[in-house]
Amino acid sequence: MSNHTTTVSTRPPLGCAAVMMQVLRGELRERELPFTHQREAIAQVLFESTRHLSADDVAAALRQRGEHAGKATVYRTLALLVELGLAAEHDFDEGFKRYETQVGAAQHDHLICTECGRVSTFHHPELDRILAEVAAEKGFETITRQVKVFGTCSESATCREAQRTYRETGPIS
Amino acid sequence: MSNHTTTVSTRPPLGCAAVMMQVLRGELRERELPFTHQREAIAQVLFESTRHLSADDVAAALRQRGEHAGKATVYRTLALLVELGLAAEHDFDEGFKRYETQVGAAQHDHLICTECGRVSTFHHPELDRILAEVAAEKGFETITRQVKVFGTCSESATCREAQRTYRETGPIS
DNA sequence: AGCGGATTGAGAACCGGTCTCGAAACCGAT
DNA sequence: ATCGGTTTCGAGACCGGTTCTCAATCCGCT
Repeated sequence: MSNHTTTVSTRPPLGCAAVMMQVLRGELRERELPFTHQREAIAQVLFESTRHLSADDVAAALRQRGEHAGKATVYRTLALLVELGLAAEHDFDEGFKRYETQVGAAQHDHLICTECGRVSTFHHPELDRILAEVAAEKGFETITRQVKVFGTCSESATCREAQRTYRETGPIS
Repeated sequence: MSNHTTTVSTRPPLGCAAVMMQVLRGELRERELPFTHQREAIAQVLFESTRHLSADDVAAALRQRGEHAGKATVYRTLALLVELGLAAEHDFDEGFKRYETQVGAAQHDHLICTECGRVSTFHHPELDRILAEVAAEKGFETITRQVKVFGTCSESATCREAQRTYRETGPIS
């Protein structure tokens, strides 16, 4: 067992959710905000999911665990997580927002299928460069950015059908 | 006076709004949709503005001209203009949508100042290429895309102040 | 255990947007 | 001009996501 102060942690891996929860604890403490049961439960749901959850999804997941939080609390907590940089908010033009864990600064962007609603992600390093360039050029200090590509995916037969129709007839049928 | 069939129009410039209105007329006729007074008035407001208008802005502009249209009609007409490709819909995370004239396929993207609300536009040809590449790679048929950079601009003193603060303290103050 | 301050939650309020359906407008044909 | 069939219009009800309210509760500290 090493005594070097520079030794990299040898603890067993905690899993992403547990790590995120530790980070949340720290962030809250740092800001002297209470670590309430509801905040923990809501964060847990988000951190353990790999999907894009709506506020309603979160409330449902809580119910399934025998937990409960008022919707005001759900919204408030999600907003808090976003502020703390632990969650990202997305708008896929469904009329409501979705949330997902935001690990570090690992930016990624979305392809949204307007046919089946599937959301796939991508990351293209050149995008970062280009958008940074543009911002710099305009004297703009970037806080966050959103790149969304709407269209049809080729996952299911109906989507492929829609692709074909769209290519032939354009936006108006 | 030339008789060449390839002669470029020698008419005096109509102005963008008038041209757009002609296009609208044509598109409606082509689809056998009536060119109603309301559709004309709403389109006029949009075409003559260089700003990003909300449905409410449009209704207000109509009132100022002594015109009037029910909000259902305003929403319906704006949706129609978008479908026809004559208007573009934007969501700047204000809780409602904004619209602007869409001339041809001149795609452009937005820098949105979270401090003062100013929206500036940019166009970077490489963006088109990159997003097309990504879509192709994923078997995705693009219908439209959105690239938005949120941050603080350097137009006003308050915004520059916010820039400085943000750079120093990060997302939470 | 007790205290001060922040959070919570039920439900009301809010607000952008859509729907309804009788009245009015459009437009091609007479 | 006007007739008639079809479409649009508009006032207001309605919808659903999100925010607000404020008394009761919980948190963290001593």
